Amino acid sequence: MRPDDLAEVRHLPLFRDMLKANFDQLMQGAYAQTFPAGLELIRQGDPADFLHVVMEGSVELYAHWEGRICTMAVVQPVSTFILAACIKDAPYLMSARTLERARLLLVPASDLRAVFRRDPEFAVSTITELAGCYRAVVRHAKGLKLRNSRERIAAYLLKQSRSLGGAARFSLTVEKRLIASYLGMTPENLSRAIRSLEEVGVQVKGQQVTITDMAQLLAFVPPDPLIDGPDTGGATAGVSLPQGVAG
Amino acid sequence: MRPDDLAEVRHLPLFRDMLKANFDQLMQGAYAQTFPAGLELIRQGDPADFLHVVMEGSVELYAHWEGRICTMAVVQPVSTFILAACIKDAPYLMSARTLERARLLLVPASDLRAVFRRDPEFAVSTITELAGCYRAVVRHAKGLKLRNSRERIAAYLLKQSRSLGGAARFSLTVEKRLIASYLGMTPENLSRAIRSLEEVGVQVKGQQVTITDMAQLLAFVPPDPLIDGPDTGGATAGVSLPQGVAG
DNA sequence: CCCCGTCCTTGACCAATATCAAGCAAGCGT
DNA sequence: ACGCTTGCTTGATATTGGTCAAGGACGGGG
Repeated sequence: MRPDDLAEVRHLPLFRDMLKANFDQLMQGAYAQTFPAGLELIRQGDPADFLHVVMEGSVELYAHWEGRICTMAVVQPVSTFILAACIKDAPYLMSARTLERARLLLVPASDLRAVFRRDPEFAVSTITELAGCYRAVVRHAKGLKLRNSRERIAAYLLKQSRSLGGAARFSLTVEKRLIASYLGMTPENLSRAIRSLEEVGVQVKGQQVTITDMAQLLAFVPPDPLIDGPDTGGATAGVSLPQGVAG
Repeated sequence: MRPDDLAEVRHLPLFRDMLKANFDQLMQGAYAQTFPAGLELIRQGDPADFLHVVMEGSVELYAHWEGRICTMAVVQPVSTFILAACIKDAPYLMSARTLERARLLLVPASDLRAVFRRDPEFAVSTITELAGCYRAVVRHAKGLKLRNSRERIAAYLLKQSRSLGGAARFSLTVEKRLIASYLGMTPENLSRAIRSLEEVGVQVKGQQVTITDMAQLLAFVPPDPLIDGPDTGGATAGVSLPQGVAG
């Protein structure tokens, strides 16, 4: 494993406050590995052996049932995923696959469980991280139940814009089919709904998003911090999509 | 506060392993109170001042946005709710109201945060509880995205039946409108969908549910432990509906 | 440069779900 | 017991979202 990987991991909210000795021990049992694009890293239902940390690339978390599939989140560097399954020593609830070539750090779940029992600082970090994850999924569920698909898309675009400081032009960072699945609709529906949003102040051409009338868009989906975030002190890994890039 | 209340709280997974001294201190700052039916205990967005423990009665957790409302969970004795908001010292994501006359124990969030920083056992319990809550919401979200309304209802009824050891006859414990809202549909849709489920092996008359053909019902919605639970060692407060009663 | 695969879009159609409105039934207080 | 409220059901209709099928755009590899 590269030395600067360790530094990056060490700076994650989850690991930054623990004792150095414990961190070192945790990392001793861990190993880094690079995976090609499109590889299934985790299959839902498998026992949770490793906490995963994305160092480079991106990973999709998705769920399936009876042949249907839906995206639950896209995880980008540097953050962790499937912490809860590791802690409970329970089967993964979601599958994971690389969206592109990705380098991951795998930390044995058993080490993890052992360490937070004797490092109070790490326990507190874990608590904070989990509480953040919980709140992020609750927000996601609220969005699904309280908004229709046009509203979910509009809110998603507004969230992207806001994460870039209110930019009126930006690019989508993930494929539309993935956004559609994350927002709980079909790609066809996403496509048509995006078109129909032109009349409330937003145009999408390919990856390019242009908010032509911010006030109108805001009136169409009044953003709500209790749904759209952000949360205070924000690890939300596991249930959101990456932010856009300006331009 | 009644002495036997303390004993019951002490037996909750969240509190059972902590040091007695810390438990006592936590309870010293806490107070019990009885509320009438239909009272709003918490309004979403308010600062999280107290961890709530339901001692008697039942409490609905719900969310709202732009005049729409949806039920997120019904909490029954003895369990806690809104733990995550208290931990993060962040605004509540959900509102709460009593469904019937209820007695609650209110534990100051600041005491909570202080205690798990110095009681490792309590920290571990908190971690386990939160991980359970997180997984419960993830399951809920999976159900919403992967199943249509008929399937969600059938799965809900099967879950009730299974929680009673596979009973073929049982009663619904909460109002249908509440079930509908929890499952993400209108009461009208629930009503019609229930009727249509007769052809796959389940009859509902008022509160009475009769599974007339378990095999057919199971074939219609193959239960999935990764959606329908149960999880190992199961605190799931905050995101489910209560179990039924046989008969 | 062109072919090919992948993703996105579009159209036509259909299914699922919501809405509106009315009627019904059970529970409660007077 | 009566009337009232509340929740449930049903019907008619509108809207939303899904499905199927085809065509178009874009990008990577030969």
